[in-house]
Amino acid sequence: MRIGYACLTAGVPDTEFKSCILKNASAEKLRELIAHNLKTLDKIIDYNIANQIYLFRISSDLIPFGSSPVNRLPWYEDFSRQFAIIGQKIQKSKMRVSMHPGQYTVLNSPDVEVAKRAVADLEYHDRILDSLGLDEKHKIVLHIGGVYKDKSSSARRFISHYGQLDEKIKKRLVIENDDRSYNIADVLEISQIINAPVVYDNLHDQINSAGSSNHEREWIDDCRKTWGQQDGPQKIHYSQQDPCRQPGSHSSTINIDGFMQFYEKLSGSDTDIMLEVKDKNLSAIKCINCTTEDQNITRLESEWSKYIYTVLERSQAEYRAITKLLKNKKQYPAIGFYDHLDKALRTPIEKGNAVNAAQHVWGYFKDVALTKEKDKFLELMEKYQQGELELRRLKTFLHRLATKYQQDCLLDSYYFVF
DNA sequence: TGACGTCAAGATCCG
DNA sequence: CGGATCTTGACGTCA
Repeated sequence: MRIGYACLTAGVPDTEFKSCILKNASAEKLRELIAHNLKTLDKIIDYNIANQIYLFRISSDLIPFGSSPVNRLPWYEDFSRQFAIIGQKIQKSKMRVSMHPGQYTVLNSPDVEVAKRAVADLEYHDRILDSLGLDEKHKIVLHIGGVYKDKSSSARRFISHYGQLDEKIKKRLVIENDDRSYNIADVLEISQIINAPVVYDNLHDQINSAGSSNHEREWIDDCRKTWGQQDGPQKIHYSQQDPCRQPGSHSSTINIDGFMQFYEKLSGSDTDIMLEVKDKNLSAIKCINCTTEDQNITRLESEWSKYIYTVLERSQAEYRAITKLLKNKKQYPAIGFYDHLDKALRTPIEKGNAVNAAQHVWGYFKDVALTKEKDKFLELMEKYQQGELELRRLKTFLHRLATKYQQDCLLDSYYFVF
């Protein structure tokens, strides 16, 4: 059982990917971006290992225009050493990675050029995993594609195009239900014909259900049967609906109660769970801490040290509740801790609390800050209290100070994330 | 023809 | 001029 997250990090300094627009994609520019992005990936893998996160989706944007004729660089040769080093870290830590071409990679398109580009894109993804030296347990996840007014013939076209793919790509490909066209029953049916494993996505299934009486657990069991020995453990996608946005939008953070209900349904099965959520690694750590057998309170204390100002600026009551909860060092109240945290995160920020938290953060610099920085802080605080300034601006200023005075503890905290 | 989703780049504005 | 904020881009399908 592994729990992981997709592509990007939240609150981890210096782990941004870079890109450029088409017209600026010169060989020099691309080389510079690739070098930067590989360094970023390396740091993210290090971060994952340090945080015991052993499931991760590598961003398709690793190589800008990676499957486009615009990028003719032999990046897999020029950067082979960097790829090898990263790949070794992944293997040594027993991390499992995946890739997921976006909604615009459409293998079953009736437009020959679109389908051709999809094949090129799959080859690009495969080449990254190859360059990392990873076997076929590290999957590429793909949706079936469009319907074009005739689902069954479009499904057949998917099957036909899949059949023409290189054998080595087929070994890595897994297919997933989507939120508008191909539901989980459709995908399982296609899987029966092409023998590709199926990724069950719970939110897609909620929005685009198969209209059968099957329950979630049964779909997951059906999908499990499509995963062979050589494919590695079954993999599923888990996400929660953002209550404020349209159907299908991922929530900002994983609500731990909802996750635990789902997790208990999986009881005992060896299933890898890829979370799709805006706060990325933060929710992965949350879910790992609530399901780990290593129930040591230091895990929660380390989390608390990062969330402390996030909670303080929302709810003093939750702040006190968490402090109390973590007093007894022999217990491991993970779910209770994240319940309070989730509750705090749902609480809108009131000015008084935000000012209080900002003053705590200011405490890191108040002895070293220059007079003009102090004046600036007081001015921004005053303006914020008067409603003349967004909290975001005040935080940006504090973030600049944290960077200047190298307050890593603060920079590693989640105060600037939410 | 624009919405969909996603993110950072690029463009523009502001003090 | 630097920093903040707004707009565009890159992809394909569907209404």
